Amino acid sequence: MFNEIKTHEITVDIVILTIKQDALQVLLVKRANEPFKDKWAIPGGYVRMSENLDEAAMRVLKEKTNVENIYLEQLYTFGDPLRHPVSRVITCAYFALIRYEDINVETTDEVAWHKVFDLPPLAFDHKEIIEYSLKRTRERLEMCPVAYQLLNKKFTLTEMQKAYEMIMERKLDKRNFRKKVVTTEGLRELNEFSKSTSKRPARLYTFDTIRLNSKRAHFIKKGE
Amino acid sequence: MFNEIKTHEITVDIVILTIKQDALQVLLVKRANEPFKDKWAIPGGYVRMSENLDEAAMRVLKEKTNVENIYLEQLYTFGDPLRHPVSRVITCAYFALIRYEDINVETTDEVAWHKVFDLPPLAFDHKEIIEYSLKRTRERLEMCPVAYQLLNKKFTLTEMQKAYEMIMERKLDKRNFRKKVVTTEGLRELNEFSKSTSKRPARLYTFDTIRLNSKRAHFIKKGE
DNA sequence: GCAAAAGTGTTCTGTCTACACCCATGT
DNA sequence: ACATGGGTGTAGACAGAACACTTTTGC
Repeated sequence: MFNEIKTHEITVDIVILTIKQDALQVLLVKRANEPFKDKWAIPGGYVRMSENLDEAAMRVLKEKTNVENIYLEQLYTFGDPLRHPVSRVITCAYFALIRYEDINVETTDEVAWHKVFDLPPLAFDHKEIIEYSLKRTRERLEMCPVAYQLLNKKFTLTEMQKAYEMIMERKLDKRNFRKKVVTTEGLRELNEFSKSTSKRPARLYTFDTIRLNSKRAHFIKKGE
Repeated sequence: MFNEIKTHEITVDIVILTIKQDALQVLLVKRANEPFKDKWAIPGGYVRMSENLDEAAMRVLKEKTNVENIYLEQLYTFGDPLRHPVSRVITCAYFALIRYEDINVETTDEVAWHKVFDLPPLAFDHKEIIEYSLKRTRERLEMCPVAYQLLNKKFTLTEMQKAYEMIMERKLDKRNFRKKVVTTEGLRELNEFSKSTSKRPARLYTFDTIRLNSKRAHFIKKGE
């Protein structure tokens, strides 16, 4: 570096979640340089002087996935002096829920999706960050139907229930789930049906009013 | 400064809340220097290279209030490039709930408590930070009885109800509140009574199991 | 015709809400 | 004796949980 002043560096790191192949997956990039060369990490980058943290996170997200206008939320700021073995890097972590069909990212040996419940060894404290993003996603799901951000624009209720079950890590009752879900404002029943998948076609639904954080629309109970 | 490298600086700022004179109050310090000279601000300081963010927040808290071991939680990180008019300062905000009788802070013209619903003009984005801390405190209160952190070690149920009403900004029903509260694990009824205040003495209670974030002990309902 | 997933209601239980009067004390 | 805040119970509404069978299609 340029001089002897010890300074903090600040980055944003983004946990990008999607549902792919019936599994909750996270986008990881393989590090090209030390430290943690060849280890997988969540995408991130330095915060530029001219942008705020949200803008930095959106820029990184767009660079990695070509996706804009999705659910992106500041998660937590991680600042342990030892989290980076060389310099002092404080990272402001974000998480994003993305529809797989919207993503325009070429996966290679260096950029790939990984199942969140079957992760390779990760660089830095990124495992902790991903775990925390799952916890937060569960909390959000208890309050509002963010799960539709992960599903295709048209989806069946069974697909939605599976998304809930993956994130909440527990089985839900089909009848109770459907009863609750159909009262959610924004959910619209279509006159279309899934085709050729397995046996009986399932009705498709969509969300049109995209109002997040609606206090009303919580439909997974808190308890145990 | 020393050179021309433009770097981010990182600080922690702490919203320190207590109940004093039957009002929710926040500790503010008057700025001695530009920018915002003579404006009130929440206490804060630079993060040292050797400490993590929680440690930095605890250190600042101890410097200002001589209090340790209390409810301290990372709130949000504010990083707008224009939040500081001179340099680029990103701040990781924390909030603390403190028993007034535990605080050992000398209030002066430069360090004083202010009612959170009657604040003077504040430096930087500190008004926004305080408002966000109130929102978060309300969310915490819906989940667990953190309010006891604000009350004296021995308190009456009426005092506790008043604390809830101040934070939630709405009236609660006395009978329903007491019914709920007495089922909270950790709350213990004492054989002592408040003295000389007004008329009939009220029974005192205390909290002994200090388990925060207990999923069970939420006792303010979410709705409307 | 059968395998596989879609779809559908009722009952029970616990929790939240609304609401009004008597009690113990100080003055 | 009265004013002040302390203390108590019940009934109705609502939401979550448990639970099993019929329908539609592909093969």
